[in-house]
Amino acid sequence: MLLLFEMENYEEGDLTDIVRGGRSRSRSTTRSSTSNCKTELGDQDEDQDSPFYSSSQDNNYNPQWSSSQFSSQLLLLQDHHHHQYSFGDPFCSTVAASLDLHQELDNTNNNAFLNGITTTTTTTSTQDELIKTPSSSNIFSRMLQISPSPDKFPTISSLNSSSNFLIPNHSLNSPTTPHSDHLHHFLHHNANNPSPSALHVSSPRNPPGIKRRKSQARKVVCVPAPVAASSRPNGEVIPSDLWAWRKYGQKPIKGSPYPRGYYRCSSSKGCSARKQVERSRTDPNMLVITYTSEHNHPWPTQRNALAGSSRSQQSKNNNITTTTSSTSTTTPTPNSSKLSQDHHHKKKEEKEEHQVQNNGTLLSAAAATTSNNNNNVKEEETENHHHQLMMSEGFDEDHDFFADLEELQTDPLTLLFTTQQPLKLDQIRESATPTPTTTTGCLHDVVPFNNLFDWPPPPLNNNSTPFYEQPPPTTPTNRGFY
DNA sequence: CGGTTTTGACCGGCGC
DNA sequence: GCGCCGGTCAAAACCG
Repeated sequence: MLLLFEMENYEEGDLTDIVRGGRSRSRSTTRSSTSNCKTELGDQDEDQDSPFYSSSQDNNYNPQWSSSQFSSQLLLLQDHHHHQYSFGDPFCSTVAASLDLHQELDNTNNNAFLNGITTTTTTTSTQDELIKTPSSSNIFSRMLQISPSPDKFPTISSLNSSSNFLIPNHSLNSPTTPHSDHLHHFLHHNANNPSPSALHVSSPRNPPGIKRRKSQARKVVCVPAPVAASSRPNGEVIPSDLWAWRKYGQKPIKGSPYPRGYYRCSSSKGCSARKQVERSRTDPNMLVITYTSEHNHPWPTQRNALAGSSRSQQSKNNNITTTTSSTSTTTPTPNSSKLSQDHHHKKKEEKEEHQVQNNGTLLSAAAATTSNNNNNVKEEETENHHHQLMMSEGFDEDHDFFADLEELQTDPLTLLFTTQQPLKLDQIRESATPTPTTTTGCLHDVVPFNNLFDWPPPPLNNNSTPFYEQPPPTTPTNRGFY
């Protein structure tokens, strides 16, 4: 599952509580969040304020979509006042684009990722008001399935496990644009599939009188912790999101057994973009990534060979991407740079003793997303590498959310998650209409997010607990690092 | 050499 | 004012 928030109204603090409770807390309450969580979870009324609250209408919840069934899911909550989804990370547009792409691919077919997805009526909220959004106007309302269990992250129906992701290279702060035609198609295509199920999505609140420590907008992304294919001493694996990140700190967080890593953008000097990565304390299978500030530069056309988190995140699929490079550009694709990183990482892995068993899912997942020529790559068998779907707060303005889709047709950096449906790539390409200067040249060439979910496994056992799986210190100190 | 990660130290905000 | 806590700094080590 991949959850995405924008946290404009949020103070820093317990991301888990944000996710679960959907309400901001004062610092003091954050400190006691661990105990508060359980109490709130038992309170239906309060849970209704949660962005993950599911109404009783979720009776249509399909157990086959339980969280355990999804490799990656995404929830995006959009601050009504800041219709900016890029936020320096590609997740929103990625998923949005994937929807578009799927529509493109399966417009006339029984779209696998649409089939079986219970359409929902999304309820969004602004502050204390809940605003019913007609399902017909909300693309996500048709594609989301939230687990009725308030105790866990919502379960959101994923796209099919090998979703293609078209990643429009929306420029930062780009103005929103109307629906793309693709989106219109998609909406129209699904307009005749009403569903009684409902999804309540409420924004994180900033209760009156509670100060925000920082006015920075934040976007929180929750992604499933993948099976570890790497084994750094601490097992740290950070999702690749095209941006180059440099880790500048790690801190144990009180109340959380998992440390929080601090990253800043290293793509450009002076870029204030930051992100924090930590494991969800309530669901160790989830990683919570908080993006803070925005990139003040375009998407990096080239990542340093050792860029940012790449050391830890790169690996495992370096023998796969070669099939995807049918064209060459002067600018290495993110994927190409990852090759060396993978090599680096692999070598490093070989040195390390506590090598975590790679169950092969990462490889296959990477292959599935990397090589469109390898369409014979089996669809991810494990749950961790299915792809995500998202829901958005503020879906009443979902056209903003999908504004990036419009850019697909003009953005030279349009990127693609390769697919298991390579036969339709031409069709995709046509729809994407890359510009002559596109670095992708061919959509086959760029698989920027092939490692997006290429993460270590959840702490199935505490014995092999790298990084986020690190068991909590007996007495965490604010200065201690693992 | 230029990039990264690691990690102890430092700093500021907040609550008591 | 003090202590706690989260966020950041920066030196050292590492890597290709």
